[in-house]
Amino acid sequence: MSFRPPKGTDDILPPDSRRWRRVLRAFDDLAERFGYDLIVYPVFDSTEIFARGVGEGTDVVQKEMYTFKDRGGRSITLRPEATASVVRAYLASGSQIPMKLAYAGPMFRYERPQAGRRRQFWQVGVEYLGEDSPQADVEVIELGYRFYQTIGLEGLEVQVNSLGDPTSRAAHRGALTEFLEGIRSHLSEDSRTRIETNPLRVLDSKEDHSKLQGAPLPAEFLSDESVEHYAAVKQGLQQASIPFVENPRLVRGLDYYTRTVFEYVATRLDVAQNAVGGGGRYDQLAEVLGGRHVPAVGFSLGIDRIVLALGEEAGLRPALDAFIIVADEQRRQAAVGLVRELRARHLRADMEPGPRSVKAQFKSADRRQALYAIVVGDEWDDGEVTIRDLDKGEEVRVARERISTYLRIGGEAE
RNA sequence: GUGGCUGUAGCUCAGUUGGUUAGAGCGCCGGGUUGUGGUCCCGGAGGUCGCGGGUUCGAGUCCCGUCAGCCACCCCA
Repeated sequence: MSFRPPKGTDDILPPDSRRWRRVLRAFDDLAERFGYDLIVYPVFDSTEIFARGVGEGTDVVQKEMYTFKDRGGRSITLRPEATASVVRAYLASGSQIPMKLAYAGPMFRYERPQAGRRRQFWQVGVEYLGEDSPQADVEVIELGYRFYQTIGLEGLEVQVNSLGDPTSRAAHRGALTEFLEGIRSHLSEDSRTRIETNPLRVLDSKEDHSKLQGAPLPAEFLSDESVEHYAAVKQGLQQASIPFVENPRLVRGLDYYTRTVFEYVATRLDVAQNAVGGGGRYDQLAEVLGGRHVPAVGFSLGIDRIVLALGEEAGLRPALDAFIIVADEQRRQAAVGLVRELRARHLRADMEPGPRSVKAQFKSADRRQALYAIVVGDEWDDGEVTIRDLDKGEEVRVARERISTYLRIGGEAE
């Protein structure tokens, strides 16, 4: 019997999980402030949704999906990404648009695990459905950017590009295919098969990067409307003071993107895992799934990689505000009452549930990483407790009714 | 799917040209007396050296196989 989690999965426990909690909370809070409602939807969905939505030619669909038959003979796939399912859920609901949705949860891709690449990984994201305006693109990109700012991720780069609308994409694809055929014999085997399946992907191949000088880029084929849209997005980003760089070769790996695409790159991580988030506009996806025309834009951010990029030094605050210590068992009920009261006042408080020596209780307080230990003993009869700052080692007597205030202000006003 | 690296205590690792009872740090448990942790001191528990086979008088150390983990390519978050 092995207790290891399955290949490519991780158990996230304290103290790491505290970092996760902080990041997830920050996202939830920010998305809510930007007006995004929560969407909760299945972790698995019909295989067809992903095959059609993400694109038959993509690596994700061709070799990375967890697909199986359920007991009813249906082909089921664990979601490898969010957007296709979210659009499916929206179409199923018949809700009004525009609609702004945020999600968080695990995604699954069957890959060889390595740093920052797991078979189960968490993404948070938003989808702005039913909105065509470049302002929506800007808002989405800004939300992601503010999120990274909020959690204190340093060295973040925002890359943007435009892939154009279906017409210009087709024109570009034709020209690119022709170009690639011309240099076919110089390309890697992977790139060669992609000439037929997904020529766009060859553009950001690391392997053949040097051979692609002069290859036609999406930007050269944009329609007037797409040029205008892209210009408006860039202008909006400037007005929002969001630093960005244009990357004309940025194409993204999922087929549904049109016009704006963007990526958040953590420059402090190795290239292998420095894409910590990405997204774009997907105006045709709803139709591809069999619905009506619903222009939309969204992103998803990789929590595992973000936590990786934050690193150890991103300071975590202590886990508890106060650990209550029962100096003698007669006063246990008073201590229990105090814990209850502090918790009701939104302070993080805890205590030992059974009798233990004062020494052992202090040890627990320390182990639990409490900011303060509060001793409930003889002084309780005088209406006071002893509060010990576990970091500084200093102690003061504080009136019972002033405890929560004292914990909040850290005794500074004393 | 391809390539590289690594498997020794709960964790991180050291183990000399193969040679007696396999070590350290951290962690864990107990103690340094009675209401004080973390720091300091003392003591203790804990390992079929991933697994299987081979070479040898003798293997943690060499060889083969196997399993597992890590990292990279590819791709992506």
